[in-house]
Amino acid sequence: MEPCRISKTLMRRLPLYLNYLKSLPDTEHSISSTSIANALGLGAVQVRKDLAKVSGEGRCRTGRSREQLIQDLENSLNLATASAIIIVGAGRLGMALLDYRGFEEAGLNVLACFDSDPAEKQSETGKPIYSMSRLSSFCKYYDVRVGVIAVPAEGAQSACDSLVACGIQAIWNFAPVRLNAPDNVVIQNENLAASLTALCLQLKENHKKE
Amino acid sequence: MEPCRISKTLMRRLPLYLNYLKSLPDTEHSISSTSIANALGLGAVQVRKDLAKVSGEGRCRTGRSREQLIQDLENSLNLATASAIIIVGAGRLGMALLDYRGFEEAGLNVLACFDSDPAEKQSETGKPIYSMSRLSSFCKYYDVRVGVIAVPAEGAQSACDSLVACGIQAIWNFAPVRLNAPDNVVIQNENLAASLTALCLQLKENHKKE
DNA sequence: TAGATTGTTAATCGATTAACAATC
DNA sequence: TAGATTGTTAATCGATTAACAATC
Repeated sequence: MEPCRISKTLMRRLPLYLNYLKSLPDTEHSISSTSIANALGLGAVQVRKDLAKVSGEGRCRTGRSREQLIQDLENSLNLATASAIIIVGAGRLGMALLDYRGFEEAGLNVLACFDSDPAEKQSETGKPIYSMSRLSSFCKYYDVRVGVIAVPAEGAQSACDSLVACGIQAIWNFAPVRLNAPDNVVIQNENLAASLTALCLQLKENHKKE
Repeated sequence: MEPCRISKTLMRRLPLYLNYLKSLPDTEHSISSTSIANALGLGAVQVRKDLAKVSGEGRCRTGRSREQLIQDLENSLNLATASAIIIVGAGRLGMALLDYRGFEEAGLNVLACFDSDPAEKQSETGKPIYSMSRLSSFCKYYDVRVGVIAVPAEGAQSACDSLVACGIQAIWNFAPVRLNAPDNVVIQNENLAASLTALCLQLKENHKKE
């Protein structure tokens, strides 16, 4: 197996391609990079390069087979989506993520939520909300590899430590702090306030231009 | 006023700097780029360059004044955070964003939520939830410039159209679809499912390496 | 002074885009 | 054939990192 390095930016685009292709009517059998690019607002060359990385060759005049493409994309993402995922923190954000339907649709396996005070919380989709004390045994039983941190900043490092101790290898961190974790743990920070601030700033810069 | 272009990536880092500096005890008066870099897990040179863009000169042996830096950062972000912000979609995600405390802390002004069916929804922080029919007058009255789309994919384009019609100039889109909007409207897509899938994929690639 | 820090200039890296030849 | 599409090679762009001289 060659290195075939999939860049981080490409990792973020692959789900978009899959999602778009799946959304097309079943009557569409072949599809060109150009049309995908237009639909997703990307460059046609970029799409061609991306798809070439994860799929076989396309045909010159007719483009690619939509079915084949979906299969290849799912194959690339398959092992990714197979991982069991849990959430720490049953506040509004944690609960919203627990019940977010988009994850299921993308084939992501969000199993449960954990909180230091799980009392009286209810999941709309019927997923369980457990006390933190059950985290370790749950993770071992379901072989959970991916954890989401949706607790306030103060509790984030402690949540991270617990996750790492349970063998979690990837963390999606919504708390606005930098987490300390071993190098082999992948951490992706999602700072909502920073994202929104950046958007407002872009708007401001936009105005200057005009 | 020179161009002084603030890059998109820098826009995302500025709030992190501000957040970190504010979190330090008031007894810390001067601070070096190196220590900021370590705390945030960035390169020291990058921090120096970033801060030089938004602040005056630092002093050679002692570093920068924390107070001055905070002021300069707030100044850079000020007009950004001044914009009034509203949310469309009062589902779990929309409500979580409406009540998210991190926005207030960052000085972001999230005013209200709008939904086609606002009945029986309750904000924890007491923010109002209105019917979509009131969107236009509200936006005009409060001079709202920034909107967040937290509705399912099916309703996203229609929500976008409404926002654009109300004069919104920047949209943070949580729906997994590409929005059509005039060129002068800034759109930032936040595809939660794609982000989580990408994280799982990174984990998988990580494993291959070892 | 020596050392920590600064800002700047040049080098590197990674990703995107442009140009083009190949093919059904 | 002509035209739409492909994949690849080279050019460009943007951002990060390295190297270094300057200063308190």
